Amino acid sequence: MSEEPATGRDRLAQIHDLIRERIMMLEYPPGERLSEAALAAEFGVSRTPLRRVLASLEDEGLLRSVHGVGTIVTDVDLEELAQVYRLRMELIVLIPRLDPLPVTTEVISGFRELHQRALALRHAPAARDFAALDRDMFLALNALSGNQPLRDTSERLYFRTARIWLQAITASDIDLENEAEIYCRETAEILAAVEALNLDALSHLRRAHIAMSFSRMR
Amino acid sequence: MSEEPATGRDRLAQIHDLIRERIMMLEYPPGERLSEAALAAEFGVSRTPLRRVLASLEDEGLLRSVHGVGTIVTDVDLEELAQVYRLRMELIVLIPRLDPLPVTTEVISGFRELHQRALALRHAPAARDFAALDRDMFLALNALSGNQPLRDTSERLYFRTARIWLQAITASDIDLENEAEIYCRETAEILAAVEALNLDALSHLRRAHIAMSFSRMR
DNA sequence: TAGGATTTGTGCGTATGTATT
DNA sequence: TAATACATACGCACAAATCCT
Repeated sequence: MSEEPATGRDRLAQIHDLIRERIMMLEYPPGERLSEAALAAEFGVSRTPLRRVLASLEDEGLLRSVHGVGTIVTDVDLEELAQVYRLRMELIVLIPRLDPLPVTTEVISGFRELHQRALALRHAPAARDFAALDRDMFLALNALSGNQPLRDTSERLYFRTARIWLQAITASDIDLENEAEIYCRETAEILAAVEALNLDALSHLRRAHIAMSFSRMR
Repeated sequence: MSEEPATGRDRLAQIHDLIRERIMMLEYPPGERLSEAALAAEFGVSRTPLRRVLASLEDEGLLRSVHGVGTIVTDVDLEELAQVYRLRMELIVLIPRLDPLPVTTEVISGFRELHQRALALRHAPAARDFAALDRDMFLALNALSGNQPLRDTSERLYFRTARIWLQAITASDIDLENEAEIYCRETAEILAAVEALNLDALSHLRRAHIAMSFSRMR
């Protein structure tokens, strides 16, 4: 009975996360023009509260509202992408140093599950599943720090550029099966680090993986 | 003739920065209830665009709108303050490592001017001038990196907690004259590092100064 | 070039929630 | 406890800007 209270503030937060998910999953690709009226109708709210959500997404750099034109999903140029990646690589290694949380058995089993998903993905590669897996991997790693500003910042940066990676995959600039193979090795390494309770190694592994991913993406 | 075009988007950005400044300078202290109608009247806009500004400030953690109560300036508890400071200290040292910008003679003279202001402050200590100086010092250091996400993140975090420092000063938990004395020494050190074109030393100096400032504030 | 269609931005009246008397 | 005052949240109508025919 935890579903559907969703009144007022919570409801708007759900809409925010849902639209963000659609942007990340390229359901709304860069350049797409969203309609305030259509979205408002879909979610059963008026334009006013919906615009509150779009304003947040605009502040996060995912949308750009232009008077008389529409609400457009932003694109990310290579330089901006590089800057975000460089910063994210530095923030990753802060996780074990800033208010690290205890690694419980639940945490470990969570990473074991992520690795299983990676193995399954290797046998049935799909770009969207890949993106969802990487997002959940990010969230799992991000949850290892108790530093709220760090978590908020990392999340903001992740969703700022995650769709570009999926876009590169989809555009076949990158070989999907090869990427899945690589990702399996990476999740295996990360799982080993978690099981060894070595967060420092874990964060540096992830940092290296992000760097390599960016290299292949260029 | 660069003033007062200020139509539409720019005007709202100005209002945003102005309200943020008032919050930081304790003109709107934590707990203060702002009136949408009063602010809208002051800036000559309707409540609707003003609420767009307040929404951004709420997303930045400076305000909290409560239905039926008002728009309240947030307070910052000690744990949140500590988390923000710990993260800021790590971001500072990234400035010379992530897309550092060339240190021009204009940059150096800018820091020289900041040091002069610190000297003047020592002879006429005033809490508000102190806060303004520290803000400009932050902005000057932040401008040394060309990494836009880093700059945006650092700015967000700075304004999240800057008012608490001023609040501690004003509440006489801290000796203002002593702080001014300390700040002069710090700006002298920072100026020397800038003149030596040593950004790495500069960032670690600032990091140490922030750490010490937090220690005295507790 | 001009005009109509469509979109976001704005203004305002009302609904809803909270606190106080 | 009830009523009053006052705040934000919401919905709608219109203004302003842009694009396309």
